[in-house]
Amino acid sequence: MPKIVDHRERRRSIATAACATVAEVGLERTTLAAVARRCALTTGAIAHYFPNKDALLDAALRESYRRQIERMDARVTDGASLETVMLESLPGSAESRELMQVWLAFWGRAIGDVATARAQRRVHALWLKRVTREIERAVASGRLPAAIDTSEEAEALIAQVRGLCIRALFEPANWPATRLAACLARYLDRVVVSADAASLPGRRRA
Amino acid sequence: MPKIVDHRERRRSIATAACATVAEVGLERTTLAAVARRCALTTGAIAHYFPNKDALLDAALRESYRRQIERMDARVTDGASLETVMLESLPGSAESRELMQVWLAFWGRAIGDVATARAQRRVHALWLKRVTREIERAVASGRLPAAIDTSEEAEALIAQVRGLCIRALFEPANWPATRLAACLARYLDRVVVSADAASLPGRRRA
Amino acid sequence: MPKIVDHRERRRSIATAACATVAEVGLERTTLAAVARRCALTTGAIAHYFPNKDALLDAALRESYRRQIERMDARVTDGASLETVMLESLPGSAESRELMQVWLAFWGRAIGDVATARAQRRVHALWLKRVTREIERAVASGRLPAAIDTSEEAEALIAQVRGLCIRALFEPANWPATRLAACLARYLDRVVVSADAASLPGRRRA
Amino acid sequence: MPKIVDHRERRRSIATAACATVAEVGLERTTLAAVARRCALTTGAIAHYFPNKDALLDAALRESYRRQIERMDARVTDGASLETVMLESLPGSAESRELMQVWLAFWGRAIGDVATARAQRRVHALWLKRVTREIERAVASGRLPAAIDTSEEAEALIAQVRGLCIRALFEPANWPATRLAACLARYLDRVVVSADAASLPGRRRA
DNA sequence: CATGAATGAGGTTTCATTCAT
DNA sequence: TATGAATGAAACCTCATTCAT
Repeated sequence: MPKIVDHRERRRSIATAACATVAEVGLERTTLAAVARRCALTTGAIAHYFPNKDALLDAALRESYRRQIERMDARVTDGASLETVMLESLPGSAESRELMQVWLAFWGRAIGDVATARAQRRVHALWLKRVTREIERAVASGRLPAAIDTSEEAEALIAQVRGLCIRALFEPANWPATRLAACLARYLDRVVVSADAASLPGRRRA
Repeated sequence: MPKIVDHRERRRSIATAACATVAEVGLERTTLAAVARRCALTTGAIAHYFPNKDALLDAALRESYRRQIERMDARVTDGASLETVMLESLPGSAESRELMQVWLAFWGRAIGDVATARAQRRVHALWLKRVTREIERAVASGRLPAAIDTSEEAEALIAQVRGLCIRALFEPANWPATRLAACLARYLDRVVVSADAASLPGRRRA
Repeated sequence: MPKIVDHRERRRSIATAACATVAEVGLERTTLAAVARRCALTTGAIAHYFPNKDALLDAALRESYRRQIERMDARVTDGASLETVMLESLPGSAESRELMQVWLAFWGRAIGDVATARAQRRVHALWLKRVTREIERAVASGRLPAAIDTSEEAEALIAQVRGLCIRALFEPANWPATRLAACLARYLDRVVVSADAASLPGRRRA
Repeated sequence: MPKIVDHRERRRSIATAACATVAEVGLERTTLAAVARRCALTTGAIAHYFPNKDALLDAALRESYRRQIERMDARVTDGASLETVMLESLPGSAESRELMQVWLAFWGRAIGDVATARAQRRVHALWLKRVTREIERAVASGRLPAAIDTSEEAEALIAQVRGLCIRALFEPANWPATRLAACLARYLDRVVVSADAASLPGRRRA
């Protein structure tokens, strides 16, 4: 019998190592040798699990997305508020910081690499669906007003979070979790308030 | 007898070519030869103007920032609204699309490359100052309420715009200029409305 | 308790798979993995039967030779003419085509690989002996004149057949079995006629 | 001004080095490093002249063909007989030996490599035309009878020569130039005699 | 015996950088 | 200054071989 190896599991562990490497040194310096070193293998061994580097990087992107969703789900199970759930995708902890660095790295890669761009769109579609569902839950719980386009709000919310994410990654000292949370809360508050205002007679902007 | 060349001007034209190349094929595939080809020079010629590739890329990032500011300034001179000014930094035109692709590319590069990260922070500081000034002008003109922290609002606004930018770059078909404008307008409206609400007696969220 | 396996038989089936692989993709692309796949084994299993790749390829060459002789013998048993027998070694059928591709592949390999060159010579010696015998039979049956050096004629005949073989492998559409047969018949006819001419008084070339 | 290099000439010298390497160690062991070493360059330098290894090998095949034609032409200019001209393409000298080894190597490569097979066919077509012309000259000079299909004879002659070539390459000791010449002369004599016989009343084979 | 994971040694290819002209 | 040939250092990839199970 051959050496007992869970192929699926091994693939995932290599992809995880790739994630960590990308987050640490960037895509440009992510070599197969570096990834192999991190999971105590050789480049040849990686070839058993991924036909080439692109396939490995693709798996790494998907893995980072999967872990991100997992983190969000864990919060949801806790019955947490929308803010708390979304905060999971901001670089507050070491893990989410790592995941967001991976996403950031792949955004740049998508320029001029159609395969990555496609993967990017696929992952975003899943992410959008997930965030939309959270917003729907928030509406259901009364946290957000009913008079909103949940899907459009999800896009806008994701945009806001991503933008903050970039800032937090580049200047972590200036963007502690508290500041991120405050910014996010303010954003959501305004969603509420503006919906209230729209439903009342009152002055509108010119 | 040295050939008469405007050193400053030549540097800029090379940096511009680098910008265009990065936007077209991505940082990963941006080679010196590709940049040289684009500005009808040779790699050896580039070596006269930049000590190495990193210096060239650094110049390209600064160049893209400079052009972005220029575009914003042009709108301000027109006496345009805050929305219109900020829209300039969303990929509506071919030029702004190119510039934003360059920024996106460099965000990824900043991971694990401290020099790029530093350059990134420097450029952001300038950008933030610029957007803050625009917000101050909007407050002065009554477009935005006075009761806001202009700098913090600038950060949030930049975050929102960047997030939309990423979406528009990846799925241009789904994000025409009109949708971007609508999203941006909604965002700014909420800034106004929430400030109004805060200044009035009324229900606040729990 | 070792599994019951006919070692000899297994070796042959692996060598046959190697032949087929070489004929299909060429020596250069013939990997152990490809051969293993073709005979539903693994590379490790092959290692039980051949100490290394060279040994396997050597066996493949011998196997292709053995099958070629077998085909010839089958014709001889039928009491076929020399033409018919030799035609068996031209790529008329799928099998002979495969065998000749293998030979062709190994000719190239013999350059700079003394072991293959040696094997090549060994196989040729056997082949020559076999063809010589067929020519002797043709002389005995009156098909060919007695006044020939059978061994030298065998060499020349093999040379002719090989040359045609190469053409037929590269441009099968231009070299159907009929054209090959016609060419071969013409060649043999000339052997007859020239011997006749030599035995008669008549004009010879200067 | 750049280093003065005749690009065309340099390409050819690299292709020549590739030929020599193939002839010496075989295609399998022909590495870019080996070729580079032979022409005192580095693998990187070769990349200036050939986009990849396949292109280099293709050039090598064409170069070997070109030199072969050149050798034949030199004989023709001498007013040599058909035998003498064709002998140039048999491994009599070190140079023709090298050239034929190259051809032999590429025959094997053509299996499973469509590009090489195509190149092979192209080169053969040119070679065939060349040999056909020589046969026509032989007919014109009375050396060969007029009643032959020159093109078909050319194919058959090439086949014969190729077959002898293979033998001479593998067992040079057994196939000195004299034996090759004798074999070729016998072959051509039979062409003459058989045509004579066909034009006379006489016994034909059953 | 058989498996197939893992190794490790090349090989090809790409490119920033240098430098003779 | 400008050229572009050449270098040399990676990087990716392939694969024969080994070996724990």
